[in-house]
Amino acid sequence: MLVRKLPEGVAGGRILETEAYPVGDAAGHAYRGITPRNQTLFLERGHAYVYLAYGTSFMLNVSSEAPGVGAGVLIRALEPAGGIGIMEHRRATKRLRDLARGPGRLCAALDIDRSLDGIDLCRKGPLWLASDGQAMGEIGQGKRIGITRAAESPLRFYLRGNSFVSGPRALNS
DNA sequence: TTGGCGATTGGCT
DNA sequence: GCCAATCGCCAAT
Repeated sequence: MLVRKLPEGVAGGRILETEAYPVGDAAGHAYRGITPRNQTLFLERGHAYVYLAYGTSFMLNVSSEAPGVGAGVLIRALEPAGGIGIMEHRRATKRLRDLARGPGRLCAALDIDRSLDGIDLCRKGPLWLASDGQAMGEIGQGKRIGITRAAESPLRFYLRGNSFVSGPRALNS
């Protein structure tokens, strides 16, 4: 689960889809070394790396290696579980399926931006990771979406058949 | 200092 | 399905 504390209350959902950007991955932002923009990707595993893509959408990653080693996991979709009214308001839609389906949409729904860059996601705070204790079901694996370099690597993971997973329907079976 | 280009989205055809 | 919006990053000048 990804959980967000906002002035209006708590909102969040189950993480259904991720992409890995491991060490040495040409598509990863850490590939060319540490810079002011990507430095939080080099924090101890479990910290947030947030950046703005295409000038329009924020993306949330979880750092995934030891301190000084740059790598992370992109959170691509949530199944809304709580604070749905809050997310509807921030996304300006009432379509449950569209609230947090996609990396930019889930950041908009939970008001995630660069102010959260670098926070520890393993501690309760403005944004953190939790578990609802439920089993996840069958995990599918395939190519990552929307990249050009290292595009063939099967580093996208998703809950099979779930309608809140992003991308074409053919990619969630 | 500048130009090209993204780990996307939403609106329109 | 196509495409513009929008801006920070970074490589090259």
